[in-house]
Amino acid sequence: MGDIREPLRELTECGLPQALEVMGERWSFMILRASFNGLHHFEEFLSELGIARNILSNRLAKLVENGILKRDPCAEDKRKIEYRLTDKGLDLLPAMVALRQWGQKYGAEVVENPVLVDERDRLPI
Amino acid sequence: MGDIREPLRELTECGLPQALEVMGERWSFMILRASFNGLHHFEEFLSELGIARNILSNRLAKLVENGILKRDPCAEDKRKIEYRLTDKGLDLLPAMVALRQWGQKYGAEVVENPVLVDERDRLPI
DNA sequence: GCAATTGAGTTTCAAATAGCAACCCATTGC
DNA sequence: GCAATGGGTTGCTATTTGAAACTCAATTGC
Repeated sequence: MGDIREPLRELTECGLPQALEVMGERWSFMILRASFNGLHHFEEFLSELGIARNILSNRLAKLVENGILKRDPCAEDKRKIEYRLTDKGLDLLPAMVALRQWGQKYGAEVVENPVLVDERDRLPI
Repeated sequence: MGDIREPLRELTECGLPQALEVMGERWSFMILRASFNGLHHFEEFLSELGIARNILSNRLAKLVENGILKRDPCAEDKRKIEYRLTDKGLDLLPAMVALRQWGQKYGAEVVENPVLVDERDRLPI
């Protein structure tokens, strides 16, 4: 092997920034979850998630553009569009499950505890 | 077991929203990765991540508030603060790894390719 | 011992993004 | 034909992000 050591390569070719570019936006994972839960249509996502119309429109477009969902006009009702997970989208299941399990494990800890701290050293008074 | 069926409970007590509340913000996962990579100080995060000062300050405070990092003033140099992962933070490793692997698998596909495909079979025209 | 530097922030202001409400327009149901 | 439905877009406000300058205590250099 060459000179380049692991730590450097690790930082450079880490997949995290790429993953976050797509999935790091505010509603992406919630839309993904809804997709995994069997929702396929705009109005379904809209009422399920409580997201704003224009944002949903934008997020769906980006997910499609990034190959996570595919957008198929319905044959039998030409008003409807079907959004379905691609293989790339389905491959996000492990990440979503991991996040979800973590959230479930620590869910209740909202830790809005109003412990006063000293202005200088940030330690509890 | 009671009447409540899985789908309903699933949506209600899904850990995803809780997880996203903390980790869904723009730089949270990158800061986490840096922490896993052994960075502990404000200026280290700053130069490693290329994040703005005020945002880093804010994100670190939120991660601390949510119990993912802990904030310890250094004993030997009282200017310095050590940010370290808590157990709760360490438990995010699987989620981070999953995201990262996905990103690595599909990383190069920016899919800004203007190749036209047939609507039916998706093959290039 | 004191000026310069470092570490960890805060403030100020501009730009980008999210969110709400209203509007648009091609189907469809009746 | 007319109202309703599905999937958007537009216009405007509110929140977030970001760059750059400022603060201020602790520590170095000399």
